[in-house]
Amino acid sequence: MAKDELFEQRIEKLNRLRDKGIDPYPNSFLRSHTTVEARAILEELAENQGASEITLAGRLVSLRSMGRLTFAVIRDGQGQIQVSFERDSMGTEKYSVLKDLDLGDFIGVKGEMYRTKTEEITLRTQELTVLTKSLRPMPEKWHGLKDVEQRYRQRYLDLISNEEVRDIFQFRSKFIFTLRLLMEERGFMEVETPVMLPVAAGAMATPFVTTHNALDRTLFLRIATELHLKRLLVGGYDKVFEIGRVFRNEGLDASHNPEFTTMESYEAYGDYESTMVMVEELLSSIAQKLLGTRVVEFQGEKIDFTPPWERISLVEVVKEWAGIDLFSSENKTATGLRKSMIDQGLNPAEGTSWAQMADKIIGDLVEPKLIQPTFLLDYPVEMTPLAKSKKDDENLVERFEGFVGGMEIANAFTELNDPIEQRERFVFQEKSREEFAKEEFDRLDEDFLVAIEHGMPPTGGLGLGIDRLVMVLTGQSTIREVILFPQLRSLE
RNA sequence: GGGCCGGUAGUUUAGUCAGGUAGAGCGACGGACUCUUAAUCCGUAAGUCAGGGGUUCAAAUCCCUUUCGGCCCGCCA
Repeated sequence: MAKDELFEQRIEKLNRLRDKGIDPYPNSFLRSHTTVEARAILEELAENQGASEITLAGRLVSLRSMGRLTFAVIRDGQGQIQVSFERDSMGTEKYSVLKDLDLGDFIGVKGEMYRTKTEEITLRTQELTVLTKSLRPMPEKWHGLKDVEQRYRQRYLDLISNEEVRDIFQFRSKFIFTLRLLMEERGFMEVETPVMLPVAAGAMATPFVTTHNALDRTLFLRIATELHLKRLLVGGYDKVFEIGRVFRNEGLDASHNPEFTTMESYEAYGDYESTMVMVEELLSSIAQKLLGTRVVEFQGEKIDFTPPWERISLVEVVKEWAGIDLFSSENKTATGLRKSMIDQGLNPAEGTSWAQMADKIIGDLVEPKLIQPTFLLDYPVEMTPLAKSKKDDENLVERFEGFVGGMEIANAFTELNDPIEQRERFVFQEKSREEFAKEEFDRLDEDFLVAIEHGMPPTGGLGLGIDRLVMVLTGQSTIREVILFPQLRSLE
């Protein structure tokens, strides 16, 4: 049947309903119970006594007519339940409304709960109310909607027909709720900082650009929440966090979407050691709370979140797994490191900085092997403009990244709070950006520098990648399965 | 940006290798049916075979191209 014909048929049904004096889109409907509650009521009753005057509402997902008796299934946000319609008790006229219903319509039903001959908990309808007429057909009921492109473009259809998908996003919601709760319990205060900024700083990434007309000013979408959260520590709050969207103008793949969700937190008088313990505790207890276990399966691997996670020195592991000593005299220069990389079979792009090459070594040879929850410790200062140097090694900063399933899920520092050194680091970033003509170096944020010149306490800071964590905990191999509306190309 | 794979009715798909009237299930429409639950039974309609171009007597099928999606690589805190 042509698409237009299906649509026309439903318009006809809509008009027939109106002709019968039925409003297909009433303003409201009061239900007495959800489907889950209604089911519970009957389960608690020894006899089927007193379960009358029940009013339910939901979407029609199944309709089976046997002439004078019809069974249907309605679904609401919690679950679904069978309802029955009997022509002899409802009357021919009311019963005939069923003829103008389609799968996908929302209806309200009032009646009594009972069990059918096959013991199915069912509502016997006395009154049927049309709540919303749907004009387009539902996806196929048995196989569901499989076409990946349509699942992403029309996520509502995906949610209607695929229960596993509904479960994933419910899990995501619970994950964020629980994370928020645990942070509050630890004494952190949730804040909101600006999304549109005059300078997109605080990470190494290419920003999205936009324009504010009234101010006649170029603004950037934030690539991190870091620098504004730190301003709040200058302002005197001890523990702040933000769960929010950040935007990076880069490629898309299984673990990258141009907008994604992070939680960043900053704790005065903490450092990267205390932050590491917090990450372990947060994630293992979220897994325990939501899944009842700290061991999850991801891409065929059993991943155990139980603390303590393995802690590995970055420099040591690069030496061991990549065969490159980042701080040997010959590797200290960009040309030297490039040569060592080529010797090891790596292919560094032309015109890249020492930090970018070091990052490639780590990304190619170290990160993919970090399947179990692991912390990589102590990064070269060139790669990390916002972290404080280690006391005993000026080449390294107190930074860790957390990895699970080969993906980076956490990044944390003992935050640099020396404003003079911070300014020098930013100047170095600016210089590198000019030298290598790459957008992804960090930027100097003068306003931020002025802020910390007023004094920011010693601080442990953290960024968590929410999307990737949800991937691991729900066993999804692509980030698009955990983002409701992932970025896709335009159809035009 | 490069490579590979894919797009067939509302939906799930067969058919593509080897060119010859595009077929089925669900859904829709008409009919039967008071215990179904992927209801069943009888009947009917429904297709820009992603778009465009080419080869051929003949193209869903072969070739070129555009587009969208997937996977991999590159890029990427």
